[in-house]
Amino acid sequence: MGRRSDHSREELAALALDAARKIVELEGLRGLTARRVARDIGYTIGTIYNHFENLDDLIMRLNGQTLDALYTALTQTPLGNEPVAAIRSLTERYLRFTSQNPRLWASLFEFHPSEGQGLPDWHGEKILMLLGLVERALAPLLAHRTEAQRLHCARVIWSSLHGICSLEASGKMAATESAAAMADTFLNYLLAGLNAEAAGVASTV
Amino acid sequence: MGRRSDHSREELAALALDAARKIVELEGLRGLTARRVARDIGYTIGTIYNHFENLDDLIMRLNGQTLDALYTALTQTPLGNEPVAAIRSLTERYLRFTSQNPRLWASLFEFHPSEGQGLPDWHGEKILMLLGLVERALAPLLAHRTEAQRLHCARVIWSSLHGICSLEASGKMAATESAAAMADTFLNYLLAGLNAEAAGVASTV
DNA sequence: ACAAAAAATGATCAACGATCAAAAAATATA
DNA sequence: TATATTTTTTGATCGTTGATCATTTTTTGT
Repeated sequence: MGRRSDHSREELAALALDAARKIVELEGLRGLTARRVARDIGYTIGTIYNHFENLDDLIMRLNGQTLDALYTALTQTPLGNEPVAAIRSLTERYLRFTSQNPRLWASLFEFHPSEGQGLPDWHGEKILMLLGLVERALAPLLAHRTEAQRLHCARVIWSSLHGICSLEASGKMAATESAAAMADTFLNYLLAGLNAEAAGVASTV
Repeated sequence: MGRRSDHSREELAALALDAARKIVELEGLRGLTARRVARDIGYTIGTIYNHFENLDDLIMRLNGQTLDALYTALTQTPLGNEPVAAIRSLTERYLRFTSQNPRLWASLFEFHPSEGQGLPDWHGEKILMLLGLVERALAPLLAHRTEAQRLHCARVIWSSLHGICSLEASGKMAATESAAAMADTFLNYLLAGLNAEAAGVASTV
Protein backbone atom coordinates (compact mmCIF):
# COMPACT_ATOMS: atom_id res chain seq x y z
CA MET A 1 0.00 0.00 0.00
CA GLY A 2 2.97 2.29 0.44
CA ARG A 3 2.75 5.08 -2.07
CA ARG A 4 5.74 7.16 -1.23
CA SER A 5 6.05 8.72 -4.66
CA ASP A 6 2.45 9.83 -4.59
CA HIS A 7 2.72 12.30 -1.75
CA SER A 8 5.28 14.59 -0.24
CA ARG A 9 5.58 14.77 3.52
CA GLU A 10 3.32 17.78 3.67
CA GLU A 11 0.75 16.20 1.40
CA LEU A 12 0.61 13.05 3.46
CA ALA A 13 0.17 14.97 6.70
CA ALA A 14 -2.61 16.97 5.06
CA LEU A 15 -4.15 13.73 3.85
CA ALA A 16 -4.15 12.33 7.36
CA LEU A 17 -5.60 15.52 8.81
CA ASP A 18 -8.35 15.53 6.20
CA ALA A 19 -9.24 11.97 7.10
CA ALA A 20 -9.17 12.88 10.79
CA ARG A 21 -11.42 15.86 10.13
CA LYS A 22 -13.98 13.68 8.39
CA ILE A 23 -13.96 11.17 11.22
CA VAL A 24 -14.44 13.87 13.85
CA GLU A 25 -17.18 15.52 11.81
CA LEU A 26 -19.07 12.25 11.71
CA GLU A 27 -18.38 10.73 15.12
CA GLY A 28 -16.55 13.25 17.26
CA LEU A 29 -13.21 12.80 18.97
CA ARG A 30 -14.25 9.44 20.36
CA GLY A 31 -14.23 7.89 16.89
CA LEU A 32 -10.76 9.17 16.09
CA THR A 33 -8.03 6.52 16.27
CA ALA A 34 -4.60 6.39 14.67
CA ARG A 35 -5.41 3.09 13.03
CA ARG A 36 -8.56 4.39 11.45
CA VAL A 37 -6.82 7.45 10.05
CA ALA A 38 -4.14 5.18 8.59
CA ARG A 39 -6.69 2.86 7.05
CA ASP A 40 -8.71 5.72 5.59
CA ILE A 41 -5.72 7.13 3.72
CA GLY A 42 -4.38 3.75 2.62
CA TYR A 43 -1.30 3.69 4.80
CA THR A 44 -0.35 1.72 7.88
CA ILE A 45 -0.24 2.86 11.45
CA GLY A 46 3.51 3.22 11.53
CA THR A 47 3.33 5.90 8.88
CA ILE A 48 1.00 7.97 11.03
CA TYR A 49 3.59 7.94 13.78
CA ASN A 50 6.26 8.92 11.28
CA HIS A 51 4.38 12.13 10.56
CA PHE A 52 2.84 12.90 13.93
CA GLU A 53 4.46 12.77 17.33
CA ASN A 54 1.46 11.01 18.77
CA LEU A 55 -2.32 11.12 18.60
CA ASP A 56 -2.48 14.26 20.73
CA ASP A 57 -0.23 15.98 18.21
CA LEU A 58 -2.57 15.00 15.40
CA ILE A 59 -5.60 16.25 17.32
CA MET A 60 -3.93 19.56 18.13
CA ARG A 61 -3.04 20.09 14.48
CA LEU A 62 -6.59 19.29 13.50
CA ASN A 63 -7.81 21.80 16.06
CA GLY A 64 -5.36 24.30 14.62
CA GLN A 65 -6.98 23.87 11.22
CA THR A 66 -10.38 24.34 12.83
CA LEU A 67 -9.21 27.60 14.41
CA ASP A 68 -8.02 28.72 10.97
CA ALA A 69 -11.38 27.83 9.48
CA LEU A 70 -13.11 29.77 12.23
CA TYR A 71 -10.96 32.79 11.51
CA THR A 72 -11.84 32.54 7.84
CA ALA A 73 -15.53 32.26 8.65
CA LEU A 74 -15.34 35.37 10.83
CA THR A 75 -13.52 37.46 8.24
CA GLN A 76 -15.21 36.37 5.03
CA THR A 77 -16.72 39.81 4.53
CA PRO A 78 -15.75 43.15 6.13
CA LEU A 79 -17.25 43.92 9.51
CA GLY A 80 -17.67 47.62 8.97
CA ASN A 81 -16.85 50.44 11.36
CA GLU A 82 -20.03 50.57 13.37
CA PRO A 83 -19.02 48.70 16.54
CA VAL A 84 -22.42 47.42 17.62
CA ALA A 85 -23.20 46.04 14.19
CA ALA A 86 -19.70 44.60 13.92
CA ILE A 87 -19.97 42.77 17.24
CA ARG A 88 -23.40 41.45 16.38
CA SER A 89 -22.12 40.28 13.03
CA LEU A 90 -19.15 38.57 14.61
CA THR A 91 -21.45 36.84 17.04
CA GLU A 92 -23.76 35.73 14.27
CA ARG A 93 -20.86 34.30 12.27
CA TYR A 94 -19.47 32.56 15.33
CA LEU A 95 -22.81 30.96 16.05
CA ARG A 96 -23.19 29.89 12.47
CA PHE A 97 -19.76 28.27 12.52
CA THR A 98 -20.51 26.34 15.68
CA SER A 99 -23.82 25.08 14.35
CA GLN A 100 -22.35 24.13 10.99
CA ASN A 101 -19.30 22.43 12.50
CA PRO A 102 -20.52 21.23 15.86
CA ARG A 103 -18.13 18.33 16.37
CA LEU A 104 -15.04 20.04 15.03
CA TRP A 105 -15.78 23.04 17.22
CA ALA A 106 -16.49 20.85 20.24
CA SER A 107 -13.20 19.03 19.82
CA LEU A 108 -11.42 22.36 20.27
CA PHE A 109 -12.44 22.24 23.90
CA GLU A 110 -13.07 18.57 24.49
CA PHE A 111 -9.39 17.90 23.98
CA HIS A 112 -7.09 18.42 26.93
CA PRO A 113 -3.34 17.91 26.70
CA SER A 114 -2.00 15.05 28.76
CA GLU A 115 -0.29 15.55 32.08
CA GLY A 116 2.73 17.82 31.82
CA GLN A 117 2.06 18.65 28.20
CA GLY A 118 0.94 22.08 27.15
CA LEU A 119 -0.58 23.53 24.02
CA PRO A 120 1.87 24.58 21.31
CA ASP A 121 2.69 28.25 20.91
CA TRP A 122 0.89 28.57 17.61
CA HIS A 123 -2.33 27.61 19.36
CA GLY A 124 -2.18 30.70 21.51
CA GLU A 125 -1.25 32.79 18.49
CA LYS A 126 -4.31 31.63 16.58
CA ILE A 127 -6.48 32.49 19.57
CA LEU A 128 -4.95 35.95 19.70
CA MET A 129 -5.79 36.41 16.03
CA LEU A 130 -9.42 35.63 16.80
CA LEU A 131 -9.45 37.85 19.88
CA GLY A 132 -8.00 40.62 17.73
CA LEU A 133 -11.10 40.53 15.58
CA VAL A 134 -13.30 41.13 18.58
CA GLU A 135 -10.99 43.78 19.92
CA ARG A 136 -10.95 45.75 16.68
CA ALA A 137 -14.69 45.44 16.32
CA LEU A 138 -15.40 47.06 19.66
CA ALA A 139 -12.47 49.47 19.60
CA PRO A 140 -14.65 52.52 18.80
CA LEU A 141 -16.67 51.82 21.92
CA LEU A 142 -13.56 51.75 24.08
CA ALA A 143 -11.52 54.48 22.46
CA HIS A 144 -10.72 55.93 25.86
CA ARG A 145 -9.18 52.68 27.10
CA THR A 146 -5.75 51.16 26.71
CA GLU A 147 -5.23 48.33 24.30
CA ALA A 148 -4.74 45.96 27.23
CA GLN A 149 -8.16 46.95 28.52
CA ARG A 150 -9.73 46.49 25.11
CA LEU A 151 -8.14 43.06 24.82
CA HIS A 152 -9.43 42.26 28.29
CA CYS A 153 -12.92 43.20 27.20
CA ALA A 154 -12.59 41.16 24.03
CA ARG A 155 -11.63 38.17 26.13
CA VAL A 156 -14.74 38.59 28.25
CA ILE A 157 -16.96 38.62 25.18
CA TRP A 158 -15.13 35.71 23.60
CA SER A 159 -15.34 33.63 26.76
CA SER A 160 -18.98 34.36 27.33
CA LEU A 161 -19.97 33.41 23.80
CA HIS A 162 -17.90 30.29 24.15
CA GLY A 163 -19.68 29.37 27.35
CA ILE A 164 -23.11 29.94 25.84
CA CYS A 165 -22.37 27.84 22.78
CA SER A 166 -20.52 25.22 24.76
CA LEU A 167 -23.24 24.51 27.28
CA GLU A 168 -25.93 24.61 24.63
CA ALA A 169 -24.10 22.18 22.34
CA SER A 170 -23.26 19.73 25.10
CA GLY A 171 -26.79 19.70 26.46
CA LYS A 172 -25.43 20.56 29.88
CA MET A 173 -27.71 23.43 30.60
CA ALA A 174 -31.00 21.61 30.91
CA ALA A 175 -32.46 23.73 28.16
CA THR A 176 -33.80 23.51 24.69
CA GLU A 177 -33.13 27.21 24.60
CA SER A 178 -31.10 28.34 21.62
CA ALA A 179 -27.61 29.69 21.90
CA ALA A 180 -28.66 32.49 19.55
CA ALA A 181 -31.28 33.76 21.98
CA MET A 182 -28.85 33.67 24.88
CA ALA A 183 -26.11 35.35 22.90
CA ASP A 184 -28.58 38.04 21.95
CA THR A 185 -29.51 38.66 25.56
CA PHE A 186 -25.87 38.73 26.51
CA LEU A 187 -25.03 41.26 23.84
CA ASN A 188 -27.99 43.45 24.70
CA TYR A 189 -26.96 43.70 28.31
CA LEU A 190 -23.30 44.07 27.54
CA LEU A 191 -23.79 46.76 24.93
CA ALA A 192 -26.17 48.58 27.25
CA GLY A 193 -23.49 48.42 29.90
CA LEU A 194 -20.89 49.73 27.47
CA ASN A 195 -23.16 52.58 26.47
CA ALA A 196 -23.86 53.42 30.08
CA GLU A 197 -20.14 53.41 30.72
CA ALA A 198 -19.50 55.67 27.75
CA ALA A 199 -22.12 58.01 29.24
CA GLY A 200 -20.22 57.99 32.50
CA VAL A 201 -22.89 56.15 34.45
CA ALA A 202 -21.45 52.73 35.12
CA SER A 203 -18.87 51.89 37.72
CA THR A 204 -15.28 51.62 36.57
CA VAL A 205 -13.80 48.25 35.67
CA MET B 1 -9.53 -9.80 48.11
CA GLY B 2 -13.29 -10.08 47.99
CA ARG B 3 -14.80 -8.48 51.03
CA ARG B 4 -18.46 -8.87 50.42
CA SER B 5 -19.49 -8.70 54.05
CA ASP B 6 -17.61 -5.49 54.54
CA HIS B 7 -19.71 -3.27 52.34
CA SER B 8 -23.27 -3.02 51.15
CA ARG B 9 -23.93 -2.29 47.52
CA GLU B 10 -24.29 1.39 48.21
CA GLU B 11 -21.13 1.50 50.28
CA LEU B 12 -19.13 -0.24 47.61
CA ALA B 13 -20.36 2.14 44.90
CA ALA B 14 -19.49 5.07 47.16
CA LEU B 15 -16.08 3.53 47.76
CA ALA B 16 -15.46 3.29 44.03
CA LEU B 17 -16.65 6.84 43.44
CA ASP B 18 -14.39 8.12 46.22
CA ALA B 19 -11.43 6.39 44.61
CA ALA B 20 -12.42 7.78 41.23
CA ARG B 21 -12.68 11.26 42.70
CA LYS B 22 -9.18 11.05 44.12
CA ILE B 23 -7.78 9.86 40.81
CA VAL B 24 -9.46 12.67 38.89
CA GLU B 25 -8.35 15.22 41.47
CA LEU B 26 -4.76 14.14 40.99
CA GLU B 27 -4.57 13.34 37.29
CA GLY B 28 -7.79 14.37 35.61
CA LEU B 29 -10.13 12.19 33.60
CA ARG B 30 -7.22 10.79 31.60
CA GLY B 31 -5.92 8.92 34.61
CA LEU B 32 -9.25 7.33 35.39
CA THR B 33 -9.53 3.66 34.39
CA ALA B 34 -11.81 0.93 35.65
CA ARG B 35 -8.86 -1.23 36.55
CA ARG B 36 -7.27 1.47 38.65
CA VAL B 37 -10.46 2.17 40.56
CA ALA B 38 -10.79 -1.55 41.26
CA ARG B 39 -7.20 -1.83 42.44
CA ASP B 40 -7.49 1.25 44.66
CA ILE B 41 -10.47 -0.15 46.54
CA GLY B 42 -9.13 -3.68 46.79
CA TYR B 43 -11.58 -5.34 44.42
CA THR B 44 -11.20 -6.72 40.92
CA ILE B 45 -12.36 -5.20 37.68
CA GLY B 46 -15.40 -7.42 37.37
CA THR B 47 -16.83 -5.96 40.55
CA ILE B 48 -16.67 -2.46 39.10
CA TYR B 49 -18.83 -3.61 36.22
CA ASN B 50 -21.23 -5.23 38.65
CA HIS B 51 -21.91 -1.84 40.21
CA PHE B 52 -21.58 0.46 37.20
CA GLU B 53 -23.00 -0.02 33.74
CA ASN B 54 -19.73 1.05 32.21
CA LEU B 55 -17.00 3.61 32.69
CA ASP B 56 -19.16 6.42 31.32
CA ASP B 57 -21.75 5.61 33.96
CA LEU B 58 -19.11 5.85 36.66
CA ILE B 59 -17.89 9.19 35.32
CA MET B 60 -21.40 10.60 35.11
CA ARG B 61 -22.10 9.60 38.71
CA LEU B 62 -18.86 11.20 39.78
CA ASN B 63 -19.85 14.36 37.92
CA GLY B 64 -23.20 14.19 39.68
CA GLN B 65 -21.42 14.25 43.01
CA THR B 66 -19.37 17.20 41.83
CA LEU B 67 -22.53 19.08 40.91
CA ASP B 68 -23.86 18.35 44.40
CA ALA B 69 -20.65 19.64 45.94
CA LEU B 70 -20.88 22.77 43.81
CA TYR B 71 -24.43 23.33 45.00
CA THR B 72 -23.30 22.96 48.58
CA ALA B 73 -20.45 25.40 48.03
CA LEU B 74 -22.84 27.96 46.57
CA THR B 75 -25.36 27.68 49.39
CA GLN B 76 -23.12 27.34 52.41
CA THR B 77 -24.24 30.70 53.75
CA PRO B 78 -27.31 32.77 52.85
CA LEU B 79 -26.98 35.07 49.86
CA GLY B 80 -29.09 37.89 51.21
CA ASN B 81 -31.77 39.85 49.42
CA GLU B 82 -29.66 42.51 47.76
CA PRO B 83 -29.44 41.17 44.18
CA VAL B 84 -26.15 42.75 43.13
CA ALA B 85 -24.37 41.55 46.25
CA ALA B 86 -25.98 38.14 45.89
CA ILE B 87 -24.86 37.72 42.31
CA ARG B 88 -21.35 38.87 43.14
CA SER B 89 -21.25 36.46 46.05
CA LEU B 90 -22.45 33.59 43.89
CA THR B 91 -19.79 34.41 41.35
CA GLU B 92 -17.11 34.56 43.99
CA ARG B 93 -18.14 31.18 45.38
CA TYR B 94 -18.29 29.67 41.93
CA LEU B 95 -14.80 30.90 41.14
CA ARG B 96 -13.50 29.61 44.43
CA PHE B 97 -14.97 26.19 43.75
CA THR B 98 -13.39 25.99 40.31
CA SER B 99 -10.00 27.02 41.62
CA GLN B 100 -10.17 24.63 44.54
CA ASN B 101 -11.44 21.71 42.46
CA PRO B 102 -10.02 22.40 39.03
CA ARG B 103 -9.93 18.85 37.70
CA LEU B 104 -13.24 17.72 39.12
CA TRP B 105 -14.87 20.82 37.72
CA ALA B 106 -13.15 20.38 34.36
CA SER B 107 -14.34 16.80 34.12
CA LEU B 108 -17.91 18.06 34.25
CA PHE B 109 -17.40 19.46 30.77
CA GLU B 110 -14.54 17.37 29.45
CA PHE B 111 -16.77 14.32 29.50
CA HIS B 112 -19.08 13.81 26.55
CA PRO B 113 -21.49 10.88 26.38
CA SER B 114 -20.76 8.41 23.63
CA GLU B 115 -22.65 8.36 20.36
CA GLY B 116 -26.36 7.87 20.86
CA GLN B 117 -26.11 8.13 24.62
CA GLY B 118 -27.48 11.11 26.49
CA LEU B 119 -27.03 12.49 29.97
CA PRO B 120 -29.31 11.02 32.63
CA ASP B 121 -32.33 13.00 33.75
CA TRP B 122 -30.92 13.73 37.17
CA HIS B 123 -28.05 15.58 35.53
CA GLY B 124 -30.41 18.15 34.09
CA GLU B 125 -32.22 18.37 37.39
CA LYS B 126 -29.04 19.18 39.25
CA ILE B 127 -28.23 21.87 36.70
CA LEU B 128 -31.69 23.36 37.20
CA MET B 129 -31.07 23.46 40.94
CA LEU B 130 -27.91 25.49 40.33
CA LEU B 131 -29.62 27.76 37.82
CA GLY B 132 -32.37 28.31 40.37
CA LEU B 133 -29.82 29.85 42.72
CA VAL B 134 -28.83 32.40 40.10
CA GLU B 135 -32.43 33.04 39.17
CA ARG B 136 -33.51 33.73 42.73
CA ALA B 137 -30.48 35.93 43.34
CA LEU B 138 -31.31 38.27 40.49
CA ALA B 139 -35.08 38.04 40.82
CA PRO B 140 -35.41 41.49 42.44
CA LEU B 141 -33.70 43.03 39.42
CA LEU B 142 -36.15 41.37 37.05
CA ALA B 143 -39.34 41.63 39.04
CA HIS B 144 -41.20 42.87 35.96
CA ARG B 145 -40.28 39.78 33.94
CA THR B 146 -41.79 36.33 33.70
CA GLU B 147 -40.10 33.42 35.39
CA ALA B 148 -39.13 32.04 31.99
CA GLN B 149 -37.36 35.31 31.23
CA ARG B 150 -35.61 35.27 34.59
CA LEU B 151 -34.47 31.69 34.01
CA HIS B 152 -33.27 32.71 30.57
CA CYS B 153 -31.22 35.48 32.12
CA ALA B 154 -29.84 33.13 34.74
CA ARG B 155 -28.73 30.80 31.96
CA VAL B 156 -26.89 33.62 30.26
CA ILE B 157 -25.00 34.46 33.44
CA TRP B 158 -24.31 30.82 34.20
CA SER B 159 -23.02 30.14 30.68
CA SER B 160 -20.84 33.21 30.61
CA LEU B 161 -19.19 32.44 33.91
CA HIS B 162 -18.69 28.90 32.73
CA GLY B 163 -17.02 30.13 29.56
CA ILE B 164 -14.72 32.48 31.44
CA CYS B 165 -13.62 29.82 33.91
CA SER B 166 -13.42 27.13 31.26
CA LEU B 167 -11.14 29.00 28.89
CA GLU B 168 -8.99 30.28 31.71
CA ALA B 169 -8.55 26.83 33.26
CA SER B 170 -7.77 25.11 29.99
CA GLY B 171 -5.26 27.76 28.94
CA LYS B 172 -7.12 28.19 25.70
CA MET B 173 -7.40 31.93 25.79
CA ALA B 174 -3.76 32.87 25.38
CA ALA B 175 -3.88 34.75 28.63
CA THR B 176 -2.42 34.75 32.07
CA GLU B 177 -5.38 36.93 32.88
CA SER B 178 -7.37 35.75 35.86
CA ALA B 179 -10.89 34.45 35.59
CA ALA B 180 -11.76 36.65 38.56
CA ALA B 181 -10.87 39.83 36.69
CA MET B 182 -12.86 38.76 33.66
CA ALA B 183 -15.84 37.72 35.72
CA ASP B 184 -15.72 41.08 37.44
CA THR B 185 -15.75 42.92 34.12
CA PHE B 186 -18.57 40.75 32.90
CA LEU B 187 -20.67 41.42 35.98
CA ASN B 188 -19.98 45.15 35.86
CA TYR B 189 -21.23 45.43 32.30
CA LEU B 190 -24.12 43.07 32.83
CA LEU B 191 -25.33 44.78 35.99
CA ALA B 192 -24.96 48.15 34.33
CA GLY B 193 -27.06 46.83 31.48
CA LEU B 194 -29.65 45.52 33.90
CA ASN B 195 -29.78 48.86 35.66
CA ALA B 196 -30.11 50.70 32.40
CA GLU B 197 -32.92 48.37 31.45
CA ALA B 198 -34.65 48.92 34.76
CA ALA B 199 -34.38 52.64 34.05
CA GLY B 200 -36.05 52.07 30.69
CA VAL B 201 -33.01 52.97 28.65
CA ALA B 202 -31.86 49.70 27.15
CA SER B 203 -33.42 47.95 24.19
CA THR B 204 -35.81 45.14 24.89
CA VAL B 205 -34.59 41.55 24.98
C1' DA C 1 24.63 -0.18 -11.69
C1' DC C 2 25.47 0.63 -7.15
C1' DA C 3 25.40 2.89 -2.59
C1' DA C 4 23.25 5.88 0.66
C1' DA C 5 19.28 8.01 2.50
C1' DA C 6 14.48 8.20 3.39
C1' DA C 7 10.15 6.28 4.19
C1' DA C 8 6.72 2.56 4.92
C1' DT C 9 5.81 -1.58 7.15
C1' DG C 10 3.62 -4.59 10.57
C1' DA C 11 4.76 -7.61 14.33
C1' DT C 12 5.02 -6.57 19.01
C1' DC C 13 4.12 -4.66 23.66
C1' DA C 14 1.47 -3.11 27.55
C1' DA C 15 -2.82 -1.43 28.76
C1' DC C 16 -7.59 -0.66 28.10
C1' DG C 17 -13.07 -1.50 28.29
C1' DA C 18 -15.97 -5.01 28.60
C1' DT C 19 -17.87 -9.93 29.16
C1' DC C 20 -19.26 -14.03 31.53
C1' DA C 21 -18.74 -18.89 33.12
C1' DA C 22 -17.04 -20.47 37.28
C1' DA C 23 -16.05 -19.97 42.12
C1' DA C 24 -17.00 -18.11 46.53
C1' DA C 25 -19.85 -16.22 49.93
C1' DA C 26 -24.16 -15.01 52.06
C1' DT C 27 -28.88 -16.04 52.82
C1' DA C 28 -33.00 -18.85 53.04
C1' DT C 29 -35.12 -23.15 54.03
C1' DA C 30 -35.52 -27.66 56.22
C1' DT D 1 -27.39 -27.70 62.13
C1' DA D 2 -27.32 -29.15 57.30
C1' DT D 3 -28.65 -28.26 52.70
C1' DA D 4 -30.44 -25.53 48.80
C1' DT D 5 -30.85 -21.07 46.73
C1' DT D 6 -29.48 -16.57 45.75
C1' DT D 7 -26.11 -13.00 45.44
C1' DT D 8 -21.65 -11.38 44.76
C1' DT D 9 -16.86 -11.74 43.33
C1' DT D 10 -13.47 -13.35 40.49
C1' DG D 11 -10.16 -13.33 36.67
C1' DA D 12 -9.32 -15.42 32.28
C1' DT D 13 -10.56 -13.92 27.94
C1' DC D 14 -11.69 -11.04 23.84
C1' DG D 15 -11.08 -7.33 20.72
C1' DT D 16 -9.09 -2.83 20.39
C1' DT D 17 -6.04 0.85 21.36
C1' DG D 18 -1.48 4.00 21.45
C1' DA D 19 3.00 3.50 20.66
C1' DT D 20 7.66 1.36 19.21
C1' DC D 21 11.24 -0.05 16.11
C1' DA D 22 13.94 -3.60 13.49
C1' DT D 23 13.17 -4.84 8.96
C1' DT D 24 11.89 -4.13 4.32
C1' DT D 25 10.93 -1.26 0.51
C1' DT D 26 11.42 2.79 -2.16
C1' DT D 27 13.70 6.88 -3.63
C1' DT D 28 17.64 9.65 -4.35
C1' DG D 29 22.53 10.51 -5.21
C1' DT D 30 26.84 9.07 -7.37
